[in-house]
Amino acid sequence: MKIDPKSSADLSAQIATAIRDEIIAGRLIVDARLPSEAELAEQFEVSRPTVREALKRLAAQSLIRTQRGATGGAFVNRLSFPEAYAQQITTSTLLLSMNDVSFETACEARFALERSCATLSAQRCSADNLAAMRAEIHRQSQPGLTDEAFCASDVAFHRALVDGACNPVLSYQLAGAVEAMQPLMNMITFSARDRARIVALHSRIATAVEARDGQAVSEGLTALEHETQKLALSLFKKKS
Amino acid sequence: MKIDPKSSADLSAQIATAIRDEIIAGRLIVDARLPSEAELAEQFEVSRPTVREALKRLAAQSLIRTQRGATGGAFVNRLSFPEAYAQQITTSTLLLSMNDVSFETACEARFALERSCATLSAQRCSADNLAAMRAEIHRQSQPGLTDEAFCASDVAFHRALVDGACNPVLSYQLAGAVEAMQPLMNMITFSARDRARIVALHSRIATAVEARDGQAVSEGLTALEHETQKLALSLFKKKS
DNA sequence: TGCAAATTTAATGTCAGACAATTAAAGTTT
DNA sequence: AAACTTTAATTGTCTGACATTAAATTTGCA
Repeated sequence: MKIDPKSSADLSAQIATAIRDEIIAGRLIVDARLPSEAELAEQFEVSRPTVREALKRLAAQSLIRTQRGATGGAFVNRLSFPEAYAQQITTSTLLLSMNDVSFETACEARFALERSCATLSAQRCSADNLAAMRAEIHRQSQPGLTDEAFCASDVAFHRALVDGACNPVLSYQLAGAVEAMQPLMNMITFSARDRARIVALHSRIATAVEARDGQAVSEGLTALEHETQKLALSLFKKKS
Repeated sequence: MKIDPKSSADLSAQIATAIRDEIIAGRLIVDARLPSEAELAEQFEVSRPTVREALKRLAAQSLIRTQRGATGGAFVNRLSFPEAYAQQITTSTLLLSMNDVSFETACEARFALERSCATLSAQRCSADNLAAMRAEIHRQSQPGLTDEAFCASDVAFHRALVDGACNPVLSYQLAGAVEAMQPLMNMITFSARDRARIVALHSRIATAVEARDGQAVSEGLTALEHETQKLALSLFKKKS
């Protein structure tokens, strides 16, 4: 594990990369303890603050965790699904908000991805998942719900649908796609009639899942996509 | 922008979170310059090294970039698609390698997601994309290719297919799913006969894309999924 | 005057050394 | 044997300094 003294890059960045590579290559396994900061400083021939900056970089990516005390130190962290979710969601959200991706493009991608679990969800969806979907549908039907709460419930509905596929990898990948859309969706004002239409489509999807009809789930999602695109279009027309 | 002095968390982590929230909320926009390290230190009532650790955390997530010199400083960074790709891929890869996800689950998720762009790719795929797919098919047919090179070409083929959908958001989301499988695929040894079968399926998919037949693309991907699962299964049987 | 070289300046990057806080383990006392 | 105390190792934070970089400014000279 060496760094290039001639490189122009920050020492802390080089050190972080060197350690990261060790982890990715599997030479540093989960729960392995890194040398102490003082030892790393000696190894890389830099000062302790520089080592610390490198370690903070790794901590920011959940690659390591640190513990204080006598037996403390920096340990290779097992990247858990919830942590990966969180990272995935922030990255996706920022990507959309900073790159003026059109609503149309984002929406298309999101529904295309979500349709990918229609078949699996229809096959495997548990009673609990279905109940969660129905519960969200009920919540969405309540009058007097704020637009934000409506959107949040919408996200929860879709996550329940996705989780129904019983594939954690799929759930993880879709978390980014679904959640990253929320800020965009929050820009929309939903009239009572809009909400009714969306709730009806959600019901249709839930029913299709219950009937184990993957094709129908997929069609329901497509209809929902069209409805969403239509809403967004009318909104942007009004604005301009 | 304040931090809680009573919190037990690291000061640098708290500061990083505070600044990150400002960025996500849009109160710090792209290319905005943060106060200098000395000023931040004063604002948060901490020392400069602590501020620096916080900034390094943000830099590790590509949220800011720093520049030296008189007019330098830390600037809010526009998260570009390539940067987001890279983060997405490392996160996905580590998630799979650290959580003993079964090959079956990962493979299922990956193909389910990839099928989501079958229709779009068939509709929109450009001549260039198709040529790229054909070129990879040709490369894969070469005898004497190492397993690793074969896998790399496989990934390139699938990325060309995905890019054919002409939806950068979709490409970004799928990058993680496709690339994260590569380490798992690299564990497989492909016999000449295996390769021939895979190349044949790739050809079938390319032809379906050319014929603008989304349904056929989807079926080709499903066939490829079965073939891959079968290969993996026979491998794991041999090992045990 | 106009341009090129030298200087200044403001910022990040790095270092050294110190002390505080935390935590587990070893030692001590009851 | 159990409860308490001490000790040692490690991360967290601070202070102050110097190095490096790059833009802005000043200076010198034609």
